[in-house]
Amino acid sequence: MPNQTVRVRFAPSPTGYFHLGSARTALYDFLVARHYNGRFIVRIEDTDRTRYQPDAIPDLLEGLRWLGLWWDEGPEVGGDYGPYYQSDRLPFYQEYAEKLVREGKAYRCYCSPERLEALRAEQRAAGLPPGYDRHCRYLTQQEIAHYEAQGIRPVIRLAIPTEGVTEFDDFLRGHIVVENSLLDDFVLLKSDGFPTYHLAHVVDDRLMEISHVLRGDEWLPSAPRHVLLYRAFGWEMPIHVHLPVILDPSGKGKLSKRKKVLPDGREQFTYIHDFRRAGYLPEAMVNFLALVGWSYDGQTEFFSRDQLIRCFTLEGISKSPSALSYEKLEYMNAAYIRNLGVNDLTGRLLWVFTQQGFQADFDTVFRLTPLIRERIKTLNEAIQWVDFVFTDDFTYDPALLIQKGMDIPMTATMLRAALEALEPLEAFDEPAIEAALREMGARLGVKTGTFLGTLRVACTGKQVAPPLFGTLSVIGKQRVLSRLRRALSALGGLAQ
RNA sequence: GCCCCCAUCGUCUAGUGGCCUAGGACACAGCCCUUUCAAGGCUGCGACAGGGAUUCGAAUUCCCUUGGGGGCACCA
Repeated sequence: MPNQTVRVRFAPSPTGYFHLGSARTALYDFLVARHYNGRFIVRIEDTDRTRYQPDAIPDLLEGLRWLGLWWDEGPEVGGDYGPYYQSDRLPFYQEYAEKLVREGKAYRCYCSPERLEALRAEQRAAGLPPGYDRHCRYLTQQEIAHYEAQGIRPVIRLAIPTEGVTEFDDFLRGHIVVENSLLDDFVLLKSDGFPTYHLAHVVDDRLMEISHVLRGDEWLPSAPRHVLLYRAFGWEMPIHVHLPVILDPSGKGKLSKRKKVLPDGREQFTYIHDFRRAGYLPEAMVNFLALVGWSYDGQTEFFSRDQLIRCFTLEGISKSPSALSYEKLEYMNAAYIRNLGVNDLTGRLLWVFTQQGFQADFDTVFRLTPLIRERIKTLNEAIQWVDFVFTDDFTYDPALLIQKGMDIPMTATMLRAALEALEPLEAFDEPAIEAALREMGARLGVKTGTFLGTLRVACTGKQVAPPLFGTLSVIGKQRVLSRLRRALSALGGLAQ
């Protein structure tokens, strides 16, 4: 390590929105940095101008902030190792690439994309591994002059050893050895003057004094190239940790970036902002994500962010890829919702209701919160549970009023009985409602479930709703009475 | 095609040679509680991919097979 301080960077490329897989990497970066009392750095790797997507960056930063992964250095906060956008660091890459050319460790390549394409096609056809044939590695001065005269803008390639092996250590996977003959002279600097990932990240990790590199497993095969690059520069390599990929819930293949629609009609999200909009809690997301590829003791699974910082170690990261379990996420989100204080949950629910265009006020939601807290897996589900509180304009099939074993006359009797029981109530609170209704139910001689079932449909329009007594109290006496009358007349309509 | 990585219940995992008749969690099933639905409690179902080798003893070490994943760009 170049120094004693742990410095970890999250280095996303703004080619798409903030993805679940990136979020996991960012979380681990964050946790490593915080656990070892180091620095968490965000660096934007925007060296691909063709795939660049401007709104990816705000999406990313918002996502990080939402998850509570605050960074010490990077966009918007600056730092001593800036700039933190690679597009602002072009001179560095050019300088270092030139240095290697001067030292004979890299060379200019004038091959056209067409030639390279044809070469690859040939190699594939011949069953050979595709790779650059080093055509320009041994050019004479005349040939170079000839190409230059044509005005061709060259790329710069690293001249790698054609024999021997390259070896390195991955923190999780141990010692890895690769034949150099399998590697090719890869591009460091593109013809537009922008660096490739290989050059840019090596230079930046060095200049920013990064101590640990956490990145996806898909980088493992190109790690030897990076080793060779570090060696060409004469630099020591940071500790590398190649994280297991996150698999699709089916366990087949990488988590796709496209939204998938599950058989039950729900969407399978992959972007962080989708989870946010769907009413997932950031603390649940963090907890869940931490466990995708990491475990503490195999027993404990609820961790606050601070506990994660305390417990997280690189040793706990697993080597094998893991399939995403949306059920587990929902379970965990529900658990976090249940553990929220009523005030806290109320605030979050109020936001959701308001967002969805409901005329909700804190007081009403506050009374609703305990009634639905144990029933919702996401904040947004609250809407389906209690929408009838905020509007009288809902419809239902009057046939639902008639409970199992009941008929129209009996149902009408129950509705009238409820009116009779509730009308005289002074305080329309839960205990009063419960007492009145239970007494009336007993007097009618019907089962409580049957009686309340009819009232539930009448007052909420649903067969499944939060506990009735509390719900009625929130709806309010006058509205309850009018809903009961409305049910009665709907029942009358059924009779004809 | 070539290269790399991985391999315990359906899924996420604990396990680092004897404590394992393999532990926990999600999901699933049953029961209890109960005004519906949840939540909660209890119980159940359920795995060391296969074959060799090392060892007194292997889920744990080594090899092979198989399976899965990833990579082979002037993309990251």
